[in-house]
Amino acid sequence: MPVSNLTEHTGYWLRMVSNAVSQDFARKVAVEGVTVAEWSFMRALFDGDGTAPTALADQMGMTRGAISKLADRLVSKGLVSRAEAGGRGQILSLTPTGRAQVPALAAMADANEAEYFGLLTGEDREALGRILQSLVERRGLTQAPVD
Amino acid sequence: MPVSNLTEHTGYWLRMVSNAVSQDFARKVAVEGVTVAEWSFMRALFDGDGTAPTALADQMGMTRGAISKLADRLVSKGLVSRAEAGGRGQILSLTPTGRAQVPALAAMADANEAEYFGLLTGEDREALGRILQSLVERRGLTQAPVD
DNA sequence: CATGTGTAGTTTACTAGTCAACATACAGCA
DNA sequence: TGCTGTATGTTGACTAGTAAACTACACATG
Repeated sequence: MPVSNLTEHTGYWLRMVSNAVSQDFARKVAVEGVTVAEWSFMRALFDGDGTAPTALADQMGMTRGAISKLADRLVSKGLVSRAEAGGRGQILSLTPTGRAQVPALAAMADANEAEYFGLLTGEDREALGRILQSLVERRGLTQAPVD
Repeated sequence: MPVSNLTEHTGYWLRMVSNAVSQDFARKVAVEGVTVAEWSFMRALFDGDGTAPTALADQMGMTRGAISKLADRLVSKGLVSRAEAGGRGQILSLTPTGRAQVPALAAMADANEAEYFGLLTGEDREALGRILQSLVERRGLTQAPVD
């Protein structure tokens, strides 16, 4: 049975670039004292303030357990608040402090994006986006990436 | 300060696809009782049998500590063997059993590749590979992806 | 010869997830 | 009215990595 060379796989290059982009970004946000998962969580609340933990878990592709702990951390940092919502339900929102931190983090995301994809010609960047989005659509992917 | 939309970032789509590809692959190899890191480790030894742990760590972009533990696991599964190489040095190799398992795992990698990138036209697949490799080159990336 | 230094692999403490068991609170319904 | 089912969030045991301290050895040098 023949063993194919890893570097013949598009997936190999995809992962290589993806990991580099993401590790660089993690290093950047760490300066602000935030992890990528925390940023992702905050970014989701920035648009959809007042979201239930379970909904967030679906959106972020994490377990409810993970969200529960992530929320604990963010609450204890004073960036997120929990409010009761009848029964066991709860509603998560950004605190003013948390909300105020989002733009700086978003700027870091923009910078990271530019650092990598700014190297491409407009044409290549457009093609890359188009091809990736077509894969997302055809495979029916729904989980927003976290890490 | 404006907060850009995440989905405007190429990195968002890149990560989304990359995560899906990799999680699918992890599920596949789990059937063979192997993790992706273990597969990666075995695949590296398949070509470069008799590699030192530190060299492997560099190649895989993991710490020496991680390699040490990964090797422990693989040795206890009987897939990898350690040999002394003067001083504290050691040499890692696949056992016959380990080597014999590689083709089946490689076939899974091929299948996963096909499941995603086989959806693209030849032209798009070629473009995707070319663009990703140009990013790897321009950013000087060297770490083979693991997870 | 003795000793200091560099390098290799291991270990320990920690982090951030998963999974599965759990407790709780409501909703529908006999 | 009270019972049962279902969904929600939390917890504990576990996994797989990192970072950094530690250990063991080889070798150069005074």
